[in-house]
Amino acid sequence: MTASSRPEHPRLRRSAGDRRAQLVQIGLELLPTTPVQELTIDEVARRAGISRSLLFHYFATKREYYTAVTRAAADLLWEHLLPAPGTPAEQQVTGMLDRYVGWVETFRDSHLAFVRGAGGGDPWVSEVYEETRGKLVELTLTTLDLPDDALRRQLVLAWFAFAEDLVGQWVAEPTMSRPDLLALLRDVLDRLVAR
Amino acid sequence: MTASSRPEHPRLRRSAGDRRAQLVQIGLELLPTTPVQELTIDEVARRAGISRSLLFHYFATKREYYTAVTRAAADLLWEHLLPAPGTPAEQQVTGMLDRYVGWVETFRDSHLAFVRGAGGGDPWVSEVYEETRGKLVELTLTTLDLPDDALRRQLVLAWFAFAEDLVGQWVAEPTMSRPDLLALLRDVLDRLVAR
DNA sequence: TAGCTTGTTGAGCGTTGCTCAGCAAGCGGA
DNA sequence: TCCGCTTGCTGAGCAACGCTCAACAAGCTA
Repeated sequence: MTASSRPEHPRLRRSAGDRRAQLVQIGLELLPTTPVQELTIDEVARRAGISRSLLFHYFATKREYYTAVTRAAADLLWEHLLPAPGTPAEQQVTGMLDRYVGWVETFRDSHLAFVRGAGGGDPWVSEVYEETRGKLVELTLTTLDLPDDALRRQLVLAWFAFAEDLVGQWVAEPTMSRPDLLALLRDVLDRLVAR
Repeated sequence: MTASSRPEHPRLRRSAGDRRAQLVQIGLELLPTTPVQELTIDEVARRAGISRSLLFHYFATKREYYTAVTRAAADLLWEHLLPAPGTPAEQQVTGMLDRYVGWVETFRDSHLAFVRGAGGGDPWVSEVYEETRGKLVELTLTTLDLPDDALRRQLVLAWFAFAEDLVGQWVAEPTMSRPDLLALLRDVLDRLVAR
């Protein structure tokens, strides 16, 4: 129970921005336990202490709502992975990998739900996901100081799928040390793009 | 409109086995246009020319129904990929890869919906998917005459994710020749498991 | 205080997953 | 030929859900 879920006795009137932010925030809190598309308007509204109707005032459809939640989650991931300015180029990719593994460790189910559920039929959600993946590929190629040609883009994109899967397996059952995992991923990436 | 969707004038009574098979078949026909979980009982029943209630007689819940459909789809894929008996060991993996690409080319959206939608929150569906992937990994390792140790299993599993993603990209935008794609996938696999 | 903007609600509609009591098709036995 | 049993099958109907709409009311400004 967070503050956002307590039904205030006197009806509280919020600014549009606040309300939107609150609703998205509730969606984020629910993500770990519920696949995005299965969020129910009733549940979210109940937690926000508002009527269903109000949610539809801010998000025209349920899809519009959970797309906003998905985008918020993607933004959090992106900000978490971005190298701190001033990091030596050599450490940037390793650092990102490290933080990515940490992210998956921390959020496990909710991250897997995001990654996989992304492609799960819903074009709106998968668009957000692909957009983030695209940005990450671009960042990776830039950081590695490699030309951004079509083939390399494809390879790095597919390597992300490889990495997501391997990290997913590792989190479920850590059969090697964490540094080994990072080194393995880095090694595969280097060999892929070095050709 | 297939024969199965024509509403017969006199009420037709089928055996339990026939009816089940028909319903699963209708699900398979709908897969290309609809993500499994979004199949509606109404639509399926309408196409079968039966009442909704009857579908619930054969499948206790909607989930049970689309899990059966998913399993049928997985079985089709598995049978399609299996090397013909008598194929020289050397060609088996390449042949499977070739047929896999062909499969994705043919079914495009429905396959992607299956692969990705698999993890999409639904444990029942993703179980079917993981089971199939596991069988494929085992088959691959056996065919390549490699020991089936934990690390190699993980790598080949992750390589499948890599391959799925790359093939998905290639089908959407074929930027290289088909043989080049096959050679690339095979090359990456060989290097991964050779260590 | 009046009036305007806009955050907010409740009643209600259509669809969908699911239940249940009971009908009826086809077979076997007398 | 009729009876009776099994079992494939239906229709009415409930609850949950997404979504709409007319109207209320909080809080600002004149």
